Amino acid sequence: MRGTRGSGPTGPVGPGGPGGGGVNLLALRSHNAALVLDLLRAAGDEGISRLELAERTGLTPQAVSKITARLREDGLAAEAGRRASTGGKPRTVLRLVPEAGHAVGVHLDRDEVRAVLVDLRGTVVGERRAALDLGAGAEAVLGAVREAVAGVPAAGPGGDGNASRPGPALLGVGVALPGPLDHGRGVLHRVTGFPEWDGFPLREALAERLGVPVVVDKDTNAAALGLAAGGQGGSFAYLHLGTGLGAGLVIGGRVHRGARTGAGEFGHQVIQLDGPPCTCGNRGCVEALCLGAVERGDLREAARVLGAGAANLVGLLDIDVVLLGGRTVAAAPETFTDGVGAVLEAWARRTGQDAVPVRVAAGGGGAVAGGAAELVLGPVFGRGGG
Amino acid sequence: MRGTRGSGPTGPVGPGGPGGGGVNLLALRSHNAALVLDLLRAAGDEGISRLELAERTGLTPQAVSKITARLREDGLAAEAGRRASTGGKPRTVLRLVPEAGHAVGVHLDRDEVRAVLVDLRGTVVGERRAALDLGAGAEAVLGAVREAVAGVPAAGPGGDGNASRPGPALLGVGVALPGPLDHGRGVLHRVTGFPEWDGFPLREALAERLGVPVVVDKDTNAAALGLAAGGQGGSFAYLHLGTGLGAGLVIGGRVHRGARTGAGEFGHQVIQLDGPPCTCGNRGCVEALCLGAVERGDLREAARVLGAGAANLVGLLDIDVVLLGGRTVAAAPETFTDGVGAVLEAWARRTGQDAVPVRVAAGGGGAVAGGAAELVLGPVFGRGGG
DNA sequence: TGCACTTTGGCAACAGCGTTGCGAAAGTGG
DNA sequence: CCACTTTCGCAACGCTGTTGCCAAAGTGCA
Repeated sequence: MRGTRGSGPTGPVGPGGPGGGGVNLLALRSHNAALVLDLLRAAGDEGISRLELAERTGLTPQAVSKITARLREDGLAAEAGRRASTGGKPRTVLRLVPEAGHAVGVHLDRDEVRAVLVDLRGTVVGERRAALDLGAGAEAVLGAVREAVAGVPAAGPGGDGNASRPGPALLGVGVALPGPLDHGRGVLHRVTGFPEWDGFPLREALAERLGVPVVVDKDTNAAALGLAAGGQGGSFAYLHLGTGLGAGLVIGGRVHRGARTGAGEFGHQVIQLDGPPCTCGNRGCVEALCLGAVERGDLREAARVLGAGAANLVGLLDIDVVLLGGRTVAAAPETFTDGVGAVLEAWARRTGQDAVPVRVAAGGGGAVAGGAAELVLGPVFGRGGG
Repeated sequence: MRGTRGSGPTGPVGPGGPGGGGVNLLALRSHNAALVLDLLRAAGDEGISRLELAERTGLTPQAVSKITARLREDGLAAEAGRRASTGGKPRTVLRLVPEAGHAVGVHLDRDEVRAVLVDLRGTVVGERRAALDLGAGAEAVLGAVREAVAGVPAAGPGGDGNASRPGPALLGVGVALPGPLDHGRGVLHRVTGFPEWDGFPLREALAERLGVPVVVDKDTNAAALGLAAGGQGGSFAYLHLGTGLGAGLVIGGRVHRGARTGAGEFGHQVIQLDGPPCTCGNRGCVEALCLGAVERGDLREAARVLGAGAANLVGLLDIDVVLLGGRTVAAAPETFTDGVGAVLEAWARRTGQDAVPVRVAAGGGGAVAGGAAELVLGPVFGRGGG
């Protein structure tokens, strides 16, 4: 690596920073480099040529050449063959070097901890799962996380699954868990059902024990970020229906966390004034109605209720697509996509527009852990703030 | 003005553009210049010093000096006295030159057209109102708009209110009107109650007749943009309760319009499943419930219903403040702020956070027209895209 | 009144950014 | 074998914000 890159002082960079808004040359350089890296990652195994990068970024080919030369010097990019000629010199294909960096994503759930080791491209190269009681106290949980992170098997050359940690630096650890928290400061608010975690500085505690940068976020935000990094472009909402009902919002490729990083409270949206009581103390929340229907075994009604909430969200934010996930959805995916889709189609018919599509989110049970790793990888590819 | 500035080719600049994301030096310069201009405008009569600009932008004082020198050369900024010394050379105060540019904002309502002429700072320097029938056909309406724009009295040196148009260039005309439309292409969808406007290319038609750039947007978005430009920082929602119920969303200082620029459909959010029918064809919309209560004279219930919708929005987006406006709110402001505030406070108590404040939006009846002008002024101050 | 000190802000030199002009490299097609 | 097309790097360039230095313009103390 070159000296000027890496963990150097980034200074007052990017919007939302302390100063806010001012862009200097250092910020410009890292912004464009991150943009190119992001396109390289999106290109995957197929790779992408310099001229194509220039078209997509709006930069001149020569600028792209300089940027990619730096990335190659740093070991983050490499040439990978060439395309067929179209009448002249064939384009050289560039690709990301996934092994140049790694991150660990931890999904801290109520009864399980799941850690994955991913490379720069986001591919899972190692996984470890262990049972956990989130109510067993801070020390026990922190120890379990440390054990999970330290014990993630790294895919060695032989692929035996138990090789040593790969050489390149571990960029950091991303942790996702249920319930509201302060993403900026890394402090938990109230993990639903576990009031003893209220106010616990999880990021600080973990960073100290692990010795690497730590980022924490809500599970739904992590999953949404993982989907965005996995190629889901534009703006979308990820609705997670499991033991609770929450949402992760991605607007213009960035996770929307809101002023106090508490955005995405989808489940306690009221869709039936003075309706049945909810665990939150209010009445008529989507979560109460939807989970109530699930308990009664009426999945069609659950899907209709979920669709009503989704339609409210779509109308308010005008997003591109709605993605569904979580155990309850996984148990009957078509019932939910059809039911939610029907409500959105009815809404679209009334306004005369095309209906917003509804799909089951890719990734399945590992989506949150993979997305948690993306909390660390995101800034590398210019997906830092929200 | 210098040759390099002005209407030169901006190239592939800014996010959301054709190429997307890539930042070259020209884009960097205009970004930083716009940032400084925005701070100058926010400083108002009081002005702001170079060092303060440097602190706020994160740029070095020397960079700010160069930028402000260019702005002064272009006539957009000027020195305006100096502050008290704090032990050394006193800071020179800079301020925006409001007369360096003007814009016209047009509020096209169902029964009235209202045009205002504003200076760079957004101060209204001329106004004209006329009765209008939005259903009288395209030719009649376009003619009325042209007449209103041409006839806005410009505040001359004597302030007689009937002087000629000021010398500096008219930057453009912003038009705000009710109902959904395509902000990007400037095409109307369906102005509520006037189906004959469906698909009408308003921006193109007006730009041709007026000979200046034209921007069109929903009335709620214009009002929200005006509030943001008027100093309301951060993220907020402007809820407009008049003949209908709509919202303008500002997230991080920028108007959020969504993928198809249709965001802000607040009124047809369902808060009572299978409730009373709404004009949109659905059941249980906030608009139907809220306006129904208003018709019955039950303003407290109207405020409670509006509060339920606002709480859903706040939970989903985690905004800083809720601002209320529109004729119905103006008739009983405290009833609505108290009623909505009570619902938000109850919500905050349950989650253990501070309640999001509710206020009546500043500007009153002229907010939309002033905000429409801001559609044109916005890009000058770096508030272009959404 | 004079001097030391603090703070502001411009001038000049500088490193680094993307841009432009040009030519070498590496193919295709006749 | 040659003309042609296309890709891509080198060198020079203009412009950006940055750094080092110094004049300007105040305050405070002797």
